[in-house]
Amino acid sequence: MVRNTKENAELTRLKIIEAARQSFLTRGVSRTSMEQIAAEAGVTRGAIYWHFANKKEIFTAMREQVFLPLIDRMDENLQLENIDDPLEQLIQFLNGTIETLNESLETRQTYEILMIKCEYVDDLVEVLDQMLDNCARITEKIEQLYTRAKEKGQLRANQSPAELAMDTHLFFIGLLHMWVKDTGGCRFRKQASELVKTHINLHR
Amino acid sequence: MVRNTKENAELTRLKIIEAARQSFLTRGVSRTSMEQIAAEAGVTRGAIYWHFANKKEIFTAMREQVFLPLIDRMDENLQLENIDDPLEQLIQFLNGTIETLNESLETRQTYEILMIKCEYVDDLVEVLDQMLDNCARITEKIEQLYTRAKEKGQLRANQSPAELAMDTHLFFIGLLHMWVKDTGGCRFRKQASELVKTHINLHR
DNA sequence: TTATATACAAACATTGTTGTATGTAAATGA
DNA sequence: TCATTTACATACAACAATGTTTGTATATAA
Repeated sequence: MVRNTKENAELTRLKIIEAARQSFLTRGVSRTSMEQIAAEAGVTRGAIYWHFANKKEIFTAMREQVFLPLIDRMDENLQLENIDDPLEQLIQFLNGTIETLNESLETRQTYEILMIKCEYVDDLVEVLDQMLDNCARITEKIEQLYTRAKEKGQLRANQSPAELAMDTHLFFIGLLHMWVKDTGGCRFRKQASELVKTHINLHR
Repeated sequence: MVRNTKENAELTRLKIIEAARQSFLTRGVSRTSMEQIAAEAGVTRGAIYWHFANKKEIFTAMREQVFLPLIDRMDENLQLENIDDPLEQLIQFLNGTIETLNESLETRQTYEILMIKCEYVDDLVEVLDQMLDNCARITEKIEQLYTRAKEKGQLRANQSPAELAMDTHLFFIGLLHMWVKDTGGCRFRKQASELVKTHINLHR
């Protein structure tokens, strides 16, 4: 059969994205050819070029599949109303990300691709910019939580929320990087949430 | 002239490495071809294949040019004898790295390539492993410094040197990543050394 | 002084990759 | 029911890139 139904077409689209993710993971983004993605997805390049204009569009689709829900989650999770324990909320937010990484294979793979299987050149530099923007927003949210915590007297006297937020944010970036690179799973993946708690407790 | 003297040959070798660094930076490691490196260096591919077997060997040479001296510096800088202010020593070590990044163009470019212009697949995964090993060694060194600091009563009571070291290490990884990605130079590069001081002071 | 190794340049062969163009059978809409 | 999209598969053309081979002028060593 040459023509699929609309739903089947959507399924092949998803298959292509998943195949791309797998291929990106094992061969890196720029080394994977459309042909390899097609083979992994069990289709021909024709199918791919039907759904996507080029590799970057697949890349973007893969990224959005993971990050659009994640951004939503962040906005939900860091609502500032009705927070009675801001530091606990912060811990839960950070560990929520770790949890998502643990539970969702595609999130895990996508993070790994974005971090160590991808070269940010040409049209992909804008992806980096987006990630930096996102980072800035997260830092803001964290700062708001620390401000709340300070109001509630949860922090030591001389700590400024802005400085704490930056410190926590950088810590978390480092943690995510080590988590992802620790593919063996021994050093960081197991103790990640403990490290988060320890970090926050250092600020109390 | 077809044959150069030994010294000139070494110069072209260095020119090739530098050309590779430039090309890696603008096009990413896997997207740069030998031809492009050759053009940038003002030689032909013949010269490159004379000095290096393939692209990975150039990559390794580029990396060693920066990291071998850096590892030496680390071993010097973190000698444990005769340290009377461990935390200050730690600040100086971390800021020393930032300083090197600020001062040395090739270090800066190499870091950028390793972090966001390189895909760690196939033969390059071993590079990642080496970097992780290096990370582990740095964490150890930091822990030793914190142990000293604890002995000297510079830390708050309930802090374990191991936890502090991990926290500082992750913070620093995050900082380096943001420093490198902040190519505009506004957000992180300017205040990096301040952030280091703030971080360490949080632990006093 | 001469033979040889060196430091490349130039040419070759092969293979991979991309985008596009064309073909086509089935789904969908009128 | 029939025309028209749709969702691909197949074929084509053009180019890039790699590693290797061959050629060669010149250092260098003996």
